[in-house]
Amino acid sequence: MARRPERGTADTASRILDISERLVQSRGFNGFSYADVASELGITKASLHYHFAGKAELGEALINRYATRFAQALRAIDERGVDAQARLEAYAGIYADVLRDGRMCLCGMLAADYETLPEPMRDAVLRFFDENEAWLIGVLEQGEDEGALHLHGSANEVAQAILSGLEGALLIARPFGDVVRFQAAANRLMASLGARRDERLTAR
Amino acid sequence: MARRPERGTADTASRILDISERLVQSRGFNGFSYADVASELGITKASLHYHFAGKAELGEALINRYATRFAQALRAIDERGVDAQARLEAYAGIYADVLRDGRMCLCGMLAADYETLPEPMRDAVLRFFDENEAWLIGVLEQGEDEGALHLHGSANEVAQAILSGLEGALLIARPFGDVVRFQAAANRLMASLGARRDERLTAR
DNA sequence: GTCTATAACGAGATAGAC
DNA sequence: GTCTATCTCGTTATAGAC
Repeated sequence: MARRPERGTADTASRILDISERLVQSRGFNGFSYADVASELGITKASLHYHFAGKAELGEALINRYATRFAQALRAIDERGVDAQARLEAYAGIYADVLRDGRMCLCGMLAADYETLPEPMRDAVLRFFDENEAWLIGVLEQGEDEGALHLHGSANEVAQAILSGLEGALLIARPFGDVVRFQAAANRLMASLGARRDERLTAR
Repeated sequence: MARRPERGTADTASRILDISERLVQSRGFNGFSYADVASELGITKASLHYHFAGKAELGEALINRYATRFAQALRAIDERGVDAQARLEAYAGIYADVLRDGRMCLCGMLAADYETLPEPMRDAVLRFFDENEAWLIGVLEQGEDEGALHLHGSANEVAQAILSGLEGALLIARPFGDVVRFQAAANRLMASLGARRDERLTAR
């Protein structure tokens, strides 16, 4: 076992994940290499294999950490105790933050690379989307119960539309380097729920 | 100049484009190689370079042919003389056909790969999206003029939301191998325009 | 944990014969 | 137009010393 890293630092495995994550989110899984990570971290390629046996295992670890952190962010939204509309706005805000960093959603990017991924990575990507939709369905049903939202379709359908709408908005807005474009699409998406506060989301 | 290919056949350059197009749409620009194309076509890698100097030139040709065909498909929709709502449904139908083939939109895929693309390919990808939005804006404005559509925002914003919504629906539905999922998202997208015939689109 | 060294392969690309 | 042969480089991965 590695000992606990010092305050303000991160152990090598974490730093490998940090660098790889950014590279995958901006260049795709087939657009980065161990050499890229090694040179940026200042160690050799061979040393990377000590921490992650191969690119497939590194990829799995990337998705798992990303999904765990995403789930934490969703729990943090829940704990604010705000209404359904505010939760959905906060959800869209996570995506906006990713775009401001010049990145695609990790699993949105891997969805594009899906056919080239090893099986364990594929499974993890689908699980990520399923978990996101499950959370969204919960929020949407809560909103309907409270009378804050008036959905045009089933909560399941609306959840899928929100997820794919936000992923698509990231996908298209990023090449244009245009956060405003993303915000406009996100706004329309939220407005289309039949929600009350159509005008709330604005580009920061 | 090559002579005209016989009926039912295609010249080598076209067949290279056909194979490459399918590979890029399913595996991404960094997920296919000259070797893949050569072996499928039954010629050597070296011969490919006679038709396309390099991967960058092949990529440019791919986007240009795709954009030209897409524009033809849009003109074909226009020439049917149907109303705005039917045009939008036909537009979504193009995307559905791509998904049924197990593919992503060529330029949606290249949007994910954007950061790794040579400059001419980047420009061509952005142009494709701009042209799509321009067509959508025209249809939306026509629909408003005729009273068939009641947009919640500007035609420009709605066009961007439709484009990114459909691209995102493709991106997410494809790994699940789920055309129904795409149709549900496309339906909701069209319904959110404030259009009249919310219930029209169905999975084929 | 990190290194050097190297294996083993695949990538894009070129020269020149046919 | 297509071939063989070759080049150069990048990629993932392993062996074994420190």
